[in-house]
Amino acid sequence: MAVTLKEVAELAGVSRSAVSRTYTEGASVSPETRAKVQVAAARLGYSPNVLASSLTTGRTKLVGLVSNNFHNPIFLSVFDLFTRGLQERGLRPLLVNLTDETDAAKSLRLLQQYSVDAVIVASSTLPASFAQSFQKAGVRVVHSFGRHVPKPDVPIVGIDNEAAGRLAAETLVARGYRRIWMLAGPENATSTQDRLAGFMQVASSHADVDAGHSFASAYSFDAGRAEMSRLLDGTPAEAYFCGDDVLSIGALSAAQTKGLSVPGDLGVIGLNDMEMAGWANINLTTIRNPICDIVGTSIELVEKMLSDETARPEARLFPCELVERGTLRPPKGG
Amino acid sequence: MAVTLKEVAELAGVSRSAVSRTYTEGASVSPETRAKVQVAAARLGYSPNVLASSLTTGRTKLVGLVSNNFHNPIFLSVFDLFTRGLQERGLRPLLVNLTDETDAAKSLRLLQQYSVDAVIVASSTLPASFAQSFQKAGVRVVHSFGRHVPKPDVPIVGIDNEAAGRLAAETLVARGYRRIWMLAGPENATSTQDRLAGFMQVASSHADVDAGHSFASAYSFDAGRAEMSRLLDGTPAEAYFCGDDVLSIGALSAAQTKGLSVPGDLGVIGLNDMEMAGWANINLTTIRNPICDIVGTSIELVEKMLSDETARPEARLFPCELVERGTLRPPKGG
DNA sequence: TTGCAGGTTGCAACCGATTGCACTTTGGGG
DNA sequence: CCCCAAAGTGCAATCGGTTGCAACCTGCAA
Repeated sequence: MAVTLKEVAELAGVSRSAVSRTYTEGASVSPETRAKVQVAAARLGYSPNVLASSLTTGRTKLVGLVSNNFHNPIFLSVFDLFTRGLQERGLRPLLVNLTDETDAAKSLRLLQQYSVDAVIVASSTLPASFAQSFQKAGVRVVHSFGRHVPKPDVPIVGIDNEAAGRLAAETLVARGYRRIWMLAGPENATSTQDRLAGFMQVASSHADVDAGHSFASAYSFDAGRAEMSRLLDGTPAEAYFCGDDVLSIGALSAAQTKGLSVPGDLGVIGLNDMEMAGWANINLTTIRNPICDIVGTSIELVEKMLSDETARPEARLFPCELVERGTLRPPKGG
Repeated sequence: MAVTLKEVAELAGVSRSAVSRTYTEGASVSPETRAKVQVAAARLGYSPNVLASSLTTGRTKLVGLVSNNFHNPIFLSVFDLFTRGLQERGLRPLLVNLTDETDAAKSLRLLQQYSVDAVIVASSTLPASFAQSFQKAGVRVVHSFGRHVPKPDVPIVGIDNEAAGRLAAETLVARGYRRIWMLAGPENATSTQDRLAGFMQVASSHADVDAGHSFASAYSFDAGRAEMSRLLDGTPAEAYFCGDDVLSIGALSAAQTKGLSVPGDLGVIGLNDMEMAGWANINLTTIRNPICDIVGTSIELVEKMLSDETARPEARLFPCELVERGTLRPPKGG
């Protein structure tokens, strides 16, 4: 069905090599030959088959994009940025949906069958071992939104989740909240563990601060709402740091249902600053996750691995910052 | 780097054909040979290269997934369902992000380079000509969420947008609203045009109903909020049908900012029933778009085209139903 | 014993491209 | 005018598989 090299060569009256060379950068073709080929190709509507060429070049320009988080609105931006960024560089995202599939070996085999040039694991909940198993199999991989470690086996790009947890606690303390609580994400997610550790570290450094925590079953609205409802039935804290924005919105909803006003009766701070957090009827005070930088850098690292086989894995971290909106009372002095 | 057929053949002491046949359904291999091959393959960690085999079989099991709507939360479900549905059937989604790229020819070339088995165009805003240009180039295509026409050139699966518009108008009228308005999506989107036509058709069939409409610049929160703000500055209608849920939420936000209560001061009805519409602090009355059916059927149609080359393009429509929540006053009798 | 059908196997060509190598052409310098 | 380097070109092998074909084996009926 599709037009092949051979047909173009015949129409142009040149060898197949000539046609091939017309389309490969830096190959030796005279301007006349090239012109003849281009005319013929245009007439026939030819474009080279990347997959066939991958056999000899070893490059498919396919990048596996693996994620397990298709229900978190933050992933709208993540996918948008990844797909656009990759296609701007001539790379094609091959999507792998990991929902309820935690076995790396299976995804690995899958992606190997398509000989992807590299894999991007986009998840803040998967353990480091997941991306590592790709690495071990000789597949180039970068872990976006992964856990920060000083000398990683696999390139990591993301935020320092502990620092984010500290920032949350510091912010709450600075606003004068003394009984604070972290409504954390799922217990086994690395991001949860690190954010919690940072939060608790700061909290425990203040003698007059009383801190606690609990886990939601997922990074989801329903889980946030359920856990917050439960908490509000006991003795509520003055302010809550929620594991991410979508949990925060669930928590806000629970508070609203109980007739509590935010930030009047209690404070809420989220993490991510997804688009919805800024919507006027949500207006969530949160900590910004620099998605755009993370995605851009992830793609840069992929390109680097593709051009330089000897590149050592590195961790690239981006700072988080507070985004002031309407769910926390203003600073004491202010 | 990867293990090849040849190596497995050598280790197993059989020919390359034997290995190949072990992995192709219905090929003639004796149980003993097969066993030898499988042992060798397991030892080496071999799995066949889909791309190489595609050269002779003409099947890549790659499906282009083309969309232009990465910012609408409804696409979280859409992507989740598509990716899972496809991979359950052994197909791989190759994502194409169309944002600010309306030229079909470019995407077409791109997908041809990867010899995708089929393309799914998932968009309610693209004109029919977009998917048609794939069809014309000999690429199997289905248009999900596309405009309904009785005898389509390209397989279409979606909802009857006119019927949805009618349902919205009928619902508003039944609730006793007499001055009604459609806050529609972008004017050039086919879904906008059809929903509007249905809405107006019903409205104009009621002598005592006064209906009007205006367009938002996009299916987005900001566009909805901006347009609703503008409308509320004039003489507001009693109830609004918004082109989709995300517009509705923008509209609700504008109403809230103006100090208007919903459904006390005005009614709002959306379309899609995306996950967020059910969140307790949004609680939007809306018309359900049966995403799950649409995606499932789209994939079915793709499979059908792959197995039966002679299949005629058909339109598969799903009915929409009202989802009663809290942004419309109850029916008069009730 | 022979003949033959049916199942198994390997050879070799092929899918659509790339690329090392050898050959031809060209042009410039001596 | 001759020689040689550089540029352009085509042949043929190759990438990792698949598959038509022919050869082979087995077992069973005649």
